[in-house]
Amino acid sequence: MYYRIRDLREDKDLTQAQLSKLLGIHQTTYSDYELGNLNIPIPIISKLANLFETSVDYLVNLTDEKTPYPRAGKEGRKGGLP
Amino acid sequence: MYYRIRDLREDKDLTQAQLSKLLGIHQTTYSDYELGNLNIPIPIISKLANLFETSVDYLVNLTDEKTPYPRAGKEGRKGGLP
DNA sequence: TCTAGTATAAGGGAATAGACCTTAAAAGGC
DNA sequence: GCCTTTTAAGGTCTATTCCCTTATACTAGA
Repeated sequence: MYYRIRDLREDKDLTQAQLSKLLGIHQTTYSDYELGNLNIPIPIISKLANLFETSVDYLVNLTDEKTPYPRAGKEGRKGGLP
Repeated sequence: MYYRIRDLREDKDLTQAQLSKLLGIHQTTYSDYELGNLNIPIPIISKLANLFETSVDYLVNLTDEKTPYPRAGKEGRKGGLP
């Protein structure tokens, strides 16, 4: 279990199928991410950080702090304000 | 210029050759990272965040906050204490 | 201007590992 | 046990990666 995405996904009561659809990838590909069989590309892990409202740093175990910094104006925000 | 690694590298007065050696990759590979020609793998961008003392979130433009998250105890720290 | 040195980028190709598909195995309810 | 849902494994095909070599850019000095 390289990344923490499994716990976060379950906290949100999402199945791999649902989440992989949100990400635009196949369920088996996402499964490989959770299992650590495949490297997660940065665009995907950024989306995950946004969906789970945390930081990439937290997802890759660089930090134990769950709450992210405020999102940047241009690139960063995927979910947010209008 | 997808990522902010070029500015940070120059702030540290490192050449691509020097930095790529620290990362264990070829200079041309690193160049492609800076130019956005290649996706940066997560292990590499984690190292960069540590070397530049910032967060992955900052490197990938999720936030404009430069200071890193507090480092995790087990996995995260690459540079630090003994 | 010419050369030499340093730094970054481009071109090409072998090897990798990525993504998907199908199928198998778990897990959960009845 | 059976049926459904969910997750993981196996296999294949393609795209990407990484490195090597070469080229370009830039600077300094004679």
